[in-house]
Amino acid sequence: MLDMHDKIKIFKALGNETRFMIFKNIFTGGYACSIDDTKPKDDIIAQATCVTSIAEHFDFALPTISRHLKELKDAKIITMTKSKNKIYIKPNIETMKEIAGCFKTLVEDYEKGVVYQYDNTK
Amino acid sequence: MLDMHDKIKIFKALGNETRFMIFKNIFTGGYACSIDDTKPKDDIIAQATCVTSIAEHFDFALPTISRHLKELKDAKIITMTKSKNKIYIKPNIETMKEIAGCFKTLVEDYEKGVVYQYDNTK
DNA sequence: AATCTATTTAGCAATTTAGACAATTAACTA
DNA sequence: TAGTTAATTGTCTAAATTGCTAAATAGATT
Repeated sequence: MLDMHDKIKIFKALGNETRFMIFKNIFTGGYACSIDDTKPKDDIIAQATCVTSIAEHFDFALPTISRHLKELKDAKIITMTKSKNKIYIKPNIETMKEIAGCFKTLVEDYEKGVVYQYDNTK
Repeated sequence: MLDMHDKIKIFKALGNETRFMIFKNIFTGGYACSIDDTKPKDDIIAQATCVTSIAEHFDFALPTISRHLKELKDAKIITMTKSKNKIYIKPNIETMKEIAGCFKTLVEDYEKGVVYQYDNTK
């Protein structure tokens, strides 16, 4: 379960253009955990696996991308798994499900006219 | 329809603790467009209407809250309507519906294994 | 052991952000 | 018109963020 600070961290991570694009490409571009033979060979993104591969698609230095990936990882938006000397990157779909649920509930409660008592702490 | 930069602006706005709490209280605390007689009189938040009323709940100076509200408005998260010498603040539920839809689609497409072609521009 | 590949860490500069207070604007009220 | 209330704008400072290059680490490979 994500608490308030987890959610703020997620939004902060997605509130930067470079990180948003990395996020977007990891999720919708189909970055896989390893070379994925089910994906067309000419789809470079489907074949992308690691920090260097991701960095190739951006006009920023590798350490910059590395730091952005760390921030996405710390926000639980992606997972990074070390295997041998490479880091395999995957979307963290559970976090996205939770966030989707939060906005769904927000809209539903608003339409139902649910009013919570004032609380600045959670 | 929200484009990529609209979304980034929304996440940036929500990625700050103070703004997140303002947002949260406006939405789930039931800030209304005017004094709302259907809400219990002792629920101060249900009665909150304007910049000053919101600012009272935070330990920051009024101009600071005013600037945060402007950022939430610019991100289309809230609406601010001037009437006489007060600004009436309301949640922008349409934006939340769109964001909810984005995350829903993201999760659904991921589970369906949909792979988009690489695109850094949208 | 020496080298190569993948990634992170250290440290720096430029920019942005988040807060403050004072001053200003806008509109109401006496 | 003078004073009051509601909100914004200008300007400052401190801290955080985002980028960079160079150096370090970790794990292959030769």
